[in-house]
Amino acid sequence: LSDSHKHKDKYKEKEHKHKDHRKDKEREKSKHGSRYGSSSEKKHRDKEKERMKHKDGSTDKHKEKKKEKMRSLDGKVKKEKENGFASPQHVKSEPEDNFYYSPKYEKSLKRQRDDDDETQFLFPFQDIKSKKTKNKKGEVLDGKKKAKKEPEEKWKWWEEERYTDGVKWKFLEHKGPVFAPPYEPLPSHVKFYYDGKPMKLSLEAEEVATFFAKMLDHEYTTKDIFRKNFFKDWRKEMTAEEKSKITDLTKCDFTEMSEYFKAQSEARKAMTKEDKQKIKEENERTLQQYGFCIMDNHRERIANFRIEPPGLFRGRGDHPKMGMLKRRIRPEDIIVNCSKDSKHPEPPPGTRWKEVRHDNKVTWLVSWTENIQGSIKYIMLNPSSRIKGEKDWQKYETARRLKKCVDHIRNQYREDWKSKEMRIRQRAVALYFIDKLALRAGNEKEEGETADTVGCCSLRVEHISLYPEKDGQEYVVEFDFLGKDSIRYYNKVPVEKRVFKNLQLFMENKELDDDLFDRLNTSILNKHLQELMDGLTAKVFRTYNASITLQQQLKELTNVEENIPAKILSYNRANRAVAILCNHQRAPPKTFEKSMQNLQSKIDAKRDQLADAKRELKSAKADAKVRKDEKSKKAVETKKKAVQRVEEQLMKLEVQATDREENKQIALGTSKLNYLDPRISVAWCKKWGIPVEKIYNKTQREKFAWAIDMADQDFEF
DNA sequence: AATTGTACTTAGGACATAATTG
DNA sequence: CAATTATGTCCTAAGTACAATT
Repeated sequence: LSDSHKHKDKYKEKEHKHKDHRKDKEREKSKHGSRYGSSSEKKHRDKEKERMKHKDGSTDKHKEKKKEKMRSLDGKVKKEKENGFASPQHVKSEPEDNFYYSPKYEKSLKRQRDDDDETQFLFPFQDIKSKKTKNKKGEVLDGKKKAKKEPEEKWKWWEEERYTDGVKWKFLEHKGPVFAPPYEPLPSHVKFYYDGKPMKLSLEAEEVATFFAKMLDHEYTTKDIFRKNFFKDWRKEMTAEEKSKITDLTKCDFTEMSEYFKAQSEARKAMTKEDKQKIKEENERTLQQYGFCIMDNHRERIANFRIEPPGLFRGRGDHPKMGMLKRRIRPEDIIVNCSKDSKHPEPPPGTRWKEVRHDNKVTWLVSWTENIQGSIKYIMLNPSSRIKGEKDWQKYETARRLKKCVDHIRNQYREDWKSKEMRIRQRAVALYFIDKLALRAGNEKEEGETADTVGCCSLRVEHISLYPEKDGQEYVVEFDFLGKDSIRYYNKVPVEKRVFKNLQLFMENKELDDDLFDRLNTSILNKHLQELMDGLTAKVFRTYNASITLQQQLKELTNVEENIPAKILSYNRANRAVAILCNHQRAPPKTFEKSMQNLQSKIDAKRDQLADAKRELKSAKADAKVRKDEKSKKAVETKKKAVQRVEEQLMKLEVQATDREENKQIALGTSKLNYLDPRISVAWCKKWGIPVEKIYNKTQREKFAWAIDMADQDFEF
């Protein structure tokens, strides 16, 4: 842990040196700008290693079958009828009654499911043992009976059949996105100054100026790239006149605007209860209206139904595009996706959509192209939705299948370390890292378009150091690189001799900024993995290792004797082990030191209190010994209880303190939400009688409803 | 095989809200 | 009850993966 502290700033400097060097080189290389720079170039270097290489013909062509086919082999639910929706595809009721649920349709679904007794909970793709399915059914049916009017009745999508043919839905209706509110011009007394003189800006230029003004307090408005990008884009919004006048950003004075916005946000905070309530209600109305869609007879929550407002782009880390103007999205930019036979969303009066399409092979409702990277953004459903939940469940099932063959795969890559083909050795070493260290795959990235970050396959020579011996350990590899979101990965790991020797070989005659694995990329790696197991990709290892670590840590750490808070601490520790494995970091909270001190003084106070209580107990005992009457005996009992109570409180505080200290820069949320099979946690809760609310908050319980309903205490990942 | 395009998951931080404390 | 602190939600960037195209 102590090694993996964030030293972002310190590190950046170091990175910088290499990077500039690298940039120059790359610029030279890829004049004809391809997406990833030129990857063929890197191949020429290892002529010496040509002796290692041999023929290239080992790609198993016969394995090229479509996944669907493979799946239907072991999947048992292949005889299914679509999704089981024999009924009309959409709910006819009008949206304003908020009643999209139709018990009638449910019944027919249930029936169908019941026919398919043995397999109802199986993924068609894989062979899960479904032992715990039976007992559930009774409850389910009971629930339905009394459901009648209740549209809020929880729909257990996980008890239904799934689409298998790439179809994501049969019916989809929604109201379209909510656009960002239009720009509100500044009141005339709020002025912008250029070169000390007030200057009235055009609406367009003013809006962009306010974006900058709002960020004035941020450190990055002082950064060169940020300022440069901003100024360039700002000038594009200016009138010819403004453009000729405003030529130097340092002469721009936004402070009045900035003050104005600060005052505004103060005013917002100081609003009366009633006004706040009004706003809340208004929000709730928009949520009800735009925050849901109907997908296949069910009303489902949309994740991000608001279009991203315009502003200045701030990427993470050292992003070359920071400060650029993220433009306002208009209806004309929007592609709407919905059923042909649904009530199509209306564009705002006087506008039109870019396109309305009916593609049920995708899950998104709305999309648009963003102007910074030119990538597509989507509006999709909430994690609690069927469409996300199924996928999530499936993800964990894939990881569980990996569990069954991981030994074989490990043996295989260990063998491959000895291969006479360089590309195979590289593949094997990379896979070893991905498996052992839970590294990300590491796709190629567009040079100069994004921050310089890497994953396993894109590691460069500069990112590792080899130590034949270090701190009493042999063959130590030191990793030091920026990963996703420019989070630093720093780790020293002893590796097996063969791995070490291979790394030395891979690094021979290379520059610092050359790829470590020059004969490997994610697509090669994944193709290989696909051959080892259906559905296997690099990221499955992260899921697998995270989940198996949680399960194993929980086993190890949970102490039968301990009370609930202590058990929860154990859970958090297990969770933390995973977060450390996956390198899920966070910036230490700004108030961390202070709040830690506060907690410590509370603990001290509690200690004093405990001492007092003990003293009182002692004297009460003495008293009782002398007097021997009922009253004094009772007093002893009360004192005893008091001591116990205070002891418990102290314990709780201490637990809290350790927990917090250990969590200083570790973020538990990401692994909990994305990597840990929720059934492990649910099973653990059930086993130890811990309310699941202690582990998952409301949102999380909604997302993991399937697991909470499905897993019993014997669940094994 | 390289390149480009698309869809979807994973990620940390800002901000809002709720809970706790003095 | 106000102030502080913890927790939860929102936001959207940044990854992975794979399909389509050249």
